[in-house]
Amino acid sequence: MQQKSVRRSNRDRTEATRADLIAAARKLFTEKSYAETGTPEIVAAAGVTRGALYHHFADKQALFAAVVEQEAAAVAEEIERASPPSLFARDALIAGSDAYLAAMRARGRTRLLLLDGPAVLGRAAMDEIDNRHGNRTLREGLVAAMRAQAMVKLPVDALTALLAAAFDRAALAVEAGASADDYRTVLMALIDGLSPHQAPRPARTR
Amino acid sequence: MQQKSVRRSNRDRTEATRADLIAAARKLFTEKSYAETGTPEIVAAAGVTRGALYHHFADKQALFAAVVEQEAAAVAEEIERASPPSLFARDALIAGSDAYLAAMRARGRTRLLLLDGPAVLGRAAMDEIDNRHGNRTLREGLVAAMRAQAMVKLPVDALTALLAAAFDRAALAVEAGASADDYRTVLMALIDGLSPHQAPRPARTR
DNA sequence: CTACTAACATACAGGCTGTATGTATGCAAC
DNA sequence: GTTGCATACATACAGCCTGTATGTTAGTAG
Repeated sequence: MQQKSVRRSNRDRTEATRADLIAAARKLFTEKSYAETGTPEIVAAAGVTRGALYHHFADKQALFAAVVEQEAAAVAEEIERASPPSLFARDALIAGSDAYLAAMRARGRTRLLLLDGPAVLGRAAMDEIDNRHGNRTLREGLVAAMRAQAMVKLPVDALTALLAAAFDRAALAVEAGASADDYRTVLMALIDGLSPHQAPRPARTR
Repeated sequence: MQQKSVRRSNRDRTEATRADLIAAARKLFTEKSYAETGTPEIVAAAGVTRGALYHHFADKQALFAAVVEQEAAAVAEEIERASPPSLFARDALIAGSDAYLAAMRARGRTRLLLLDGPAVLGRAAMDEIDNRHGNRTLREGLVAAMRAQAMVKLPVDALTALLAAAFDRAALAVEAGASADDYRTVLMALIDGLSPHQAPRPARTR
């Protein structure tokens, strides 16, 4: 047991306080929403005062960004843990998408990452975060599939973004009670539709 | 010219005031965001007081819902106007998606309908609105394509939702400065990938 | 040991939301 | 038409929240 008011270095204090604030905020932001959660409530849950919060974060939005960042990293880590390294390109994509949908079932994650995140931080900021974490894996999987000729060649960034958007919407729908099987079926169909079985019909450019 | 304080029926007054409030709110919500727009600013722009607002709408969120509803209807109408009635199923889908992307270029529409809308009203409410307007056309187009055997049979609701999600993300990306051509190419590839050229490889259900 | 700085806590100002209350106008019945 | 009620507002108020400014304690460098 450690006695109260142990002597701690400033670095330790900062780290601990920041972690406490992020953890408390994460809990409240996922239970309720960003707008419905006030900073007085957050600091009370973290056991500090608003002074500490505004010392460590520029504003409420910056604290939110830190929470989103951490949660996106957690999702990415769950996916990487679930998807074995070397598979056929298509199987790796499917394993990854299943892992993503599973990870997004954690309570409140969809609202945090898919609803409040884009609205509060903007799509650009969310893209930047996603590309540093979860989307990286997806993008690499797509590049690998194209290189292995298991997928038609397409602009990679756009394809990554659009598939990610479909995954996101699927996660939201499943959480809202839709048939997970239906959505999984369609996701697989969209992915398999990109296989190069036949020469693609000449696309009328205009 | 009509003299001031003309005698108007209550129904006319209500309709005019509601329309003024919605128009003023729409302008501000699209120029800034929902969170950054205060009710004092809205009523000032509409030329009434906050009393009128809270007489006609339950709260700020209800006014926002009315704005979103109207804007979604406007988008749907632009699409229907742009897409000729009888085409081959695939061409109709492409024309519709182009029309959607064009309609979403109106200033502030993406934030209103794709960012703030889901965050403030929730995905369920936005789905309900979308299904009453824009998504109806998409869904019918998909059903027609499947019936004409121009598209593999898939769960229609899930497919509609996921394609709509992809369109939405494309609209956001294009507004953020991404290559519209790239996104259009990928969207077409996703749609064409659903054509039944070959028997689909046996999907391992698990 | 001294001086400076980081890590907080406390106090304050401004703004916003929603509600309660007051007032004038349309409207319906007699 | 006037009496009475409901509708359409305007005004006033209470509570909360955010961000900042200021004060205090604890670490840390010289």
